Amino acid sequence: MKELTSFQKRVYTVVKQIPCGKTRSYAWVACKIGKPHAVRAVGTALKNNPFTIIVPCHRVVHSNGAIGDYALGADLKKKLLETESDRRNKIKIKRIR
DNA sequence: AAGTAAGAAATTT
DNA sequence: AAATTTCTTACTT
Repeated sequence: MKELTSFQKRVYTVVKQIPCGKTRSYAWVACKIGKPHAVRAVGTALKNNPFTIIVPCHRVVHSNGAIGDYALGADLKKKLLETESDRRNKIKIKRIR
């Protein structure tokens, strides 16, 4: 089994705090964790991230607006972001009965 | 020592 | 102006 490295923990902690419907850049996360130049390390950490679903890593994009990459496919990531941004999609949980 | 889910800049179209 | 490509830098493992 694996324990997360300290850097990964820090990255996940920050990324987990990104509000829904918003996006942040890798640089933003890197800055938050105290290493504004560790942008690539952040990406690498997220890719090694076993919590790809638990951590909103799909809300992390390039600083210039590019979609970046995603373990499950950048295409899916883009879709997720659009859906979250819309925020009025069919998320309305239909109350059963 | 080797690799990277980035960034910025430069170039091309 | 927008898109694509290339190189650089710093970080982690």
